[in-house]
Amino acid sequence: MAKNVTLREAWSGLADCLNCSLRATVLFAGLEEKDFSLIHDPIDQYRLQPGTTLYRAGDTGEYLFTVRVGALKLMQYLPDGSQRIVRLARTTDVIGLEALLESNYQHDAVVLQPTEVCRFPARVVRELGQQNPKLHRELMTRWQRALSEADAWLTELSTGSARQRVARLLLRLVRDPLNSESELFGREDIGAMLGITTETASRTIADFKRRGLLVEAASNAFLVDIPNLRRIAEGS
Amino acid sequence: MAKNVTLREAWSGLADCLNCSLRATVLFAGLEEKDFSLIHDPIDQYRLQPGTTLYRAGDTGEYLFTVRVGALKLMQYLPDGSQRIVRLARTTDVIGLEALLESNYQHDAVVLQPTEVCRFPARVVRELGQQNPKLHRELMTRWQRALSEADAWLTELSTGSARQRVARLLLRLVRDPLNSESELFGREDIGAMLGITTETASRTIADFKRRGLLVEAASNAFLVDIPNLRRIAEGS
DNA sequence: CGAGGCGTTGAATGGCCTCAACGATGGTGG
DNA sequence: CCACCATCGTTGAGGCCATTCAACGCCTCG
Repeated sequence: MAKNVTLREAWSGLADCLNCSLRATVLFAGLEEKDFSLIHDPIDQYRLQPGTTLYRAGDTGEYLFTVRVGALKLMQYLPDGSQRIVRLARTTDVIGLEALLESNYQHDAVVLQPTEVCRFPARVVRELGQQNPKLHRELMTRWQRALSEADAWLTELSTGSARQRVARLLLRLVRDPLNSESELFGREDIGAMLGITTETASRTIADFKRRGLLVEAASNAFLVDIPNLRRIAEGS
Repeated sequence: MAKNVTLREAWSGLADCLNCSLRATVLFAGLEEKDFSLIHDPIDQYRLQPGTTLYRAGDTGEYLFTVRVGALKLMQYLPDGSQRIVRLARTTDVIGLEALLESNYQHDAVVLQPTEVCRFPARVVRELGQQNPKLHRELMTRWQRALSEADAWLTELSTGSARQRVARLLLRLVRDPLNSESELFGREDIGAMLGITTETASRTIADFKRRGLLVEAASNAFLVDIPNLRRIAEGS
């Protein structure tokens, strides 16, 4: 794949971690000015278009990534070729943690929406993590968060009827409960997240729209009827 | 629950980590003699019977556990009461890692087979981990392993037909490919692992037995026809 | 010996999948 | 600029597989 070429074209500058707008919520939250002076390798930023593959399962993991804006899917394959989306990464999420262990990447990471990421050499994070307890702790927290997410995908998104799963996914995608807007993805991706077919995903969403549980604000952006969807998610 | 009473009765002695028979493959693999002298809190060992609950989701996590022998299930609940087994823990696995973050336990941990565990105070592991790079790394590896397991449960055990899932579970439970023996669990647990009903689990296993893919060696212990089950697991 | 738990099996229902067709959309090239 | 084509969401019909509800035998244990 022309991954390197793509990445080179997607380059959008060197990161300025000290003045990062996400600083408070991001991997390097606990670092101080003197710590940053220890970073000699460059930290690059990239702007990625939907469809771009950031890395592939099996690639040598030399970098971690923080998602600044946008969304990526982490996918895994079965021997028979079928695929399953195992997790989503959105703003402030870190992906590629396995690179810290000199392990290969475990998933394909594919961009779903226009996305910006920061790229950290694993070596840098590894070294800083051993010296700085706050970063060390932050890393463990990140790992635990990924694990909780994985568990939730199993219990919430792979259990129950298709209706329930779709409802739970929609609720899960709502970021701001106030305007309750939810950015949707392609029906095929939704199917791959929930373990159902594209058609069933489409049918269910179309049905929700007809019932007024979803109101299309823009293309694939919906206003979500939270209480009623929650009822569906739990009961039946 | 009478958890504390149960645990007190299950106490089987103080652990002798230095001479642990699992030392090479276990959490403290990287520690040296001088490190152990830093451990002042006691590390207890317990013998647990099937059905025992080691800890519950929401409990304050003050301990990590290493499984010496046996098996436990980690389960999570949905608001509607249905439950799902999210992972298994078997020999040399560590559970309760979330205690390192002063987090509550995320699952119920329930014993499936006669089991022995070592119990580590989270504070001890936390302190040692900050000083000892090898333990630090071992912890990250454990976290990553748990994450890989979680992903595998999603892609392998929650995707495809019931036949495929059961076949994949059986293959996954085989420890020694040579005698290919596989310890099975109650049908209800199998259903909760695979996201299928008890009846479907029972029907599928009974069918495998009739076809000679499984031969019952002892009660719920089976000899497994690996190549043919693998064919089912992949194809159809 | 009776009770309860567990694995198994049957019959019927229904939900999801499969295969297929069609309209809308957006990008491309003439 | 517009015709063309590929992609995507939607919908329909039919069939299959898993669920549901029920019954039964076996085993353990009190």
